[in-house]
Amino acid sequence: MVTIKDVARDAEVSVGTVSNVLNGGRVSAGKRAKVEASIQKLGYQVNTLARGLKTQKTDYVVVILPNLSNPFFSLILQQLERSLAGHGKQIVLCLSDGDKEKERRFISLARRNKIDGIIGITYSNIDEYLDDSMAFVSIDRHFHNGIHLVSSNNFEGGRLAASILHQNGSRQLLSFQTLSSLNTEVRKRQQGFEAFCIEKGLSYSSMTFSEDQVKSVYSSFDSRELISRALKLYLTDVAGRPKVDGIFASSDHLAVVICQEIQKTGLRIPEDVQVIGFDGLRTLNQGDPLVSSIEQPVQAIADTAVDMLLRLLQQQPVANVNDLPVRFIEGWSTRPRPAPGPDQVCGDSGEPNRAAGCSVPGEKTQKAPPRSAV
Amino acid sequence: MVTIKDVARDAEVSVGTVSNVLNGGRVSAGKRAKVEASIQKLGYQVNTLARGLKTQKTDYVVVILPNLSNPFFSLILQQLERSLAGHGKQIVLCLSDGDKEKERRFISLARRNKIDGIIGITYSNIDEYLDDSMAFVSIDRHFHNGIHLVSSNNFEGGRLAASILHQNGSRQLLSFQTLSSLNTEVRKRQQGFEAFCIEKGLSYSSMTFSEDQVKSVYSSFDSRELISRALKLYLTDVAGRPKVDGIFASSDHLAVVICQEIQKTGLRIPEDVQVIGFDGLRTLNQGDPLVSSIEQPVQAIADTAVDMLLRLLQQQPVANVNDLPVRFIEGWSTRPRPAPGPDQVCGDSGEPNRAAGCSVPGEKTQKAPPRSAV
DNA sequence: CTGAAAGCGCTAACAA
DNA sequence: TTGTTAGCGCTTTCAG
Repeated sequence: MVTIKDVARDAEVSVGTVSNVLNGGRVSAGKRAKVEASIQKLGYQVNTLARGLKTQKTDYVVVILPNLSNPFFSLILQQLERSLAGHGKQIVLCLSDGDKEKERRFISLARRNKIDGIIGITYSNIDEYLDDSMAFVSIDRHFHNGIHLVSSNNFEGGRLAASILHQNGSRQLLSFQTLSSLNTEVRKRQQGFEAFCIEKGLSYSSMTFSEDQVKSVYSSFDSRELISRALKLYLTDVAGRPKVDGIFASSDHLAVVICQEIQKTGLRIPEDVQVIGFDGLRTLNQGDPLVSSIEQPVQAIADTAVDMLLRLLQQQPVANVNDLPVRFIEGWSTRPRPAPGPDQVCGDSGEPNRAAGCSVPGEKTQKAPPRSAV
Repeated sequence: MVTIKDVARDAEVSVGTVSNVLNGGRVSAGKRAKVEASIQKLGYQVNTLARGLKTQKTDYVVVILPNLSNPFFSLILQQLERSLAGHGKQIVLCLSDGDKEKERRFISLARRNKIDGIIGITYSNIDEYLDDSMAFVSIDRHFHNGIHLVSSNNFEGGRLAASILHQNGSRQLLSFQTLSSLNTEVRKRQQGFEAFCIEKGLSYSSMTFSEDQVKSVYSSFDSRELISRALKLYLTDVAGRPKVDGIFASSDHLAVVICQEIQKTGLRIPEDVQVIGFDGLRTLNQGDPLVSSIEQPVQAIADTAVDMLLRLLQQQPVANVNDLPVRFIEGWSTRPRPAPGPDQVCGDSGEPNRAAGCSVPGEKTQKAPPRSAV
């Protein structure tokens, strides 16, 4: 292996001088040229291990993600890679499967390896394992105040979904979400959804599954059955009339599954029921046209996370960001919307809420319905 | 930071002894216990940078992939991570966008950082940049003999696709593939397909696009237009009759797009045209049922690649593997097949393919109903 | 079995 | 500006 010493000898200078040309120190033009020539000639490459040992830093950033089966995570990872590569940083990938113990091991590993910092979508309250020496940026999962967070405007996203469904004529809304118990940020989608309904006096209901229960929605179709049965509770009354005519799902993947299950019952989308998902990933939405969705600005999320991490590494103060703008993407699962006029008249025409009695506003099913009920 | 020296002092032994307990050397039980107690007490963690500087190795493996927009790559990466983590190795992720220059930089980076080895799906003939000091395992891309390769049995996959189409009654076959010019391994899908057709005396045609032309099929829908026009050349004659009644696509993603474009023309799938894709990813196939496909054993590919790399790192001899078994997954885009009997009678009974009516179980509305229908 | 000591390749003081 | 040198934390001889 060719070392800095070899270069120094070849260029007839000291190692200090070589180090200086490597690191942009002050070197006379003549010596610099000689050194660079020698580097070229010998094919010298710095040994980053040795450099890191000295400086106690590397150019690695650990990225912790639950898995890559969910295309949202894949896309986040892809954008993070591009963004970090632009800053000369490499990603060390850690897939946690949502396992707290694994997450903790990754953090320990990061410390052992003198990793510069961590960006992650995590399930556990990992700041317990962190100290000041480790910069950490959390995407989409807000635990408590010690942790730096970036996310899109989940509240507004939920609100937007409800408002679109309503504007398009849906009157009996249902929110269907999967959630990690520690995840307060994604929960805001639900809160935004509810806020709109309450504001407008709409009847709505919601179903929340823990991510454990439907975890496999991303890796298999086992949870399809669970979703299907849960849906049936809400879809129609005994007379076969739709009890619910607008559904907000907390992910596109979920939305697609919901659409399929609805269609199996004979109900038509979007004529009988409208569905809006969340994430807005085109790579997920294979179909053409796409499932209607609230799009998250993945690129902006990744860029912001990287930017925050870099600031953290330079000891600069950073503020949390949780209002990256979302937008509605019209797809096949909602009714066509009028081109946005200059002064849009809202569809709130005081129409009475028929569907007497089936959905109490604020009714919450926090758990899966009893399985025997189906 | 607590170092090995601190531990030595606390345990009242020498650093050499501490190092020995760390690395499984011979240490008396008494001293070992004392050292371990001190490690615990002080919260000591090895500095892998220092260790690496000494040993010239790390526990990092670089994984080079074109992108993560193609779910096949995401899934490969996920499996690689699991497999490598099981061997105590970490992944340094490099997304190349198929850019040879980037790939070269990654290899240079790997060398600078004393990375143990590289596993990758690459587009360039990267062994030009490699020397003996760098272990490399290529997935799915075989360049020339110097490189260690693992892939599924692409030839058999193509052959299987043709044979299924044929058994199910298709007589005019078309193979539609995208290909990197350097990729001789995926090319075998086409070769297997052709081999079957020639053997059976079937008429067939094939279309090959370079991955540059349709690169965006994985990240956007720009290439849809190109595919659509190319398809129209083959689909029907002037009388509107199908010229082609069985299509083999070189990826599922492509297959889905092809199905959609075919349906736009009014032809029915699988009654008029059968389509088989490649990869067999359930996470890609959102639909239920799935597009018919030749499934690659992603897990086995990843495990084999990791296994090969580890052998390489131990200087053990390794042989290429390019015959990992593929299998057909029946989906909605091919006609239903008889349950495989003990002595299967092939469906080549010259029966005219009248696809009477629409009661075929494979019938599926892939697209939203026309919006005007509301 | 244990300890002392010599580096691994590099950076950063410090002297010149 | 340049050269010299002392480590960064660890592994690994090599004596004892």
